[in-house]
Amino acid sequence: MKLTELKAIKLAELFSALSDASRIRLISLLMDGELSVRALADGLGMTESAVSHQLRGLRQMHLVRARKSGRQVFYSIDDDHVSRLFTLGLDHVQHG
Amino acid sequence: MKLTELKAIKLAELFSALSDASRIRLISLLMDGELSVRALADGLGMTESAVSHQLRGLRQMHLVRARKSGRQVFYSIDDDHVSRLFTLGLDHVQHG
DNA sequence: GTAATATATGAATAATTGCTCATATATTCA
DNA sequence: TGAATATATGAGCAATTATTCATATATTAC
Repeated sequence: MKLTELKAIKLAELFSALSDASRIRLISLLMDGELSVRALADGLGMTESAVSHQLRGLRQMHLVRARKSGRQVFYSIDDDHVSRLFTLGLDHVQHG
Repeated sequence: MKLTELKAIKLAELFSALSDASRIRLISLLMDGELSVRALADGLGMTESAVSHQLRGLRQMHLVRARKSGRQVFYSIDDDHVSRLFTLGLDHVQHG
């Protein structure tokens, strides 16, 4: 099942999006439902700027989606694959 | 479901192990069964050194396991979590 | 209109990482 | 024992990346 270089790159990019502790913690917060940038920043003790930079990458990989309401932007997990990847990975870390 | 920093780091490390196209391609070859370092290197057009370096990281994260036979070392997918992560990710890349 | 708030973004810097090259270890065969 | 083969590893370099700081855009309130 040898992947083409292109598909390998795409898949690696997906996992790269999950390969940083800050982004993992952002996603862990979003597992419970949507949150604003400020709520995420407060929840993790990060600056809004750092959070916003990271959310951008997650958005581009379709791991989270943004919903704008007034001057706030609420982020949530984009689709079911994401939460499944997350919990499957967590599973491996905790038991495996 | 806010993760502790430690668990977030562990989970990020797991995904980091999958965050490179060369490693993804190594794993894609191993999805069909065990292979020697040379077979992997030949299969991907990489040097044995580069492959060996990458396999080390995969081994440390328990994504692959090594079986020594004579002077060869055969690598295979370590456990089921790994193949599930791989195919789930591939799924997300191909459809999602 | 101006001020204040929420988020986004560009540039710069520090840290991480994947590869190459050279060398080391381990195993088989003569 | 010595040569050949298979794999592993350390150092060094080039490329990537996460954060900070400063600034920009967008929305609401006055």
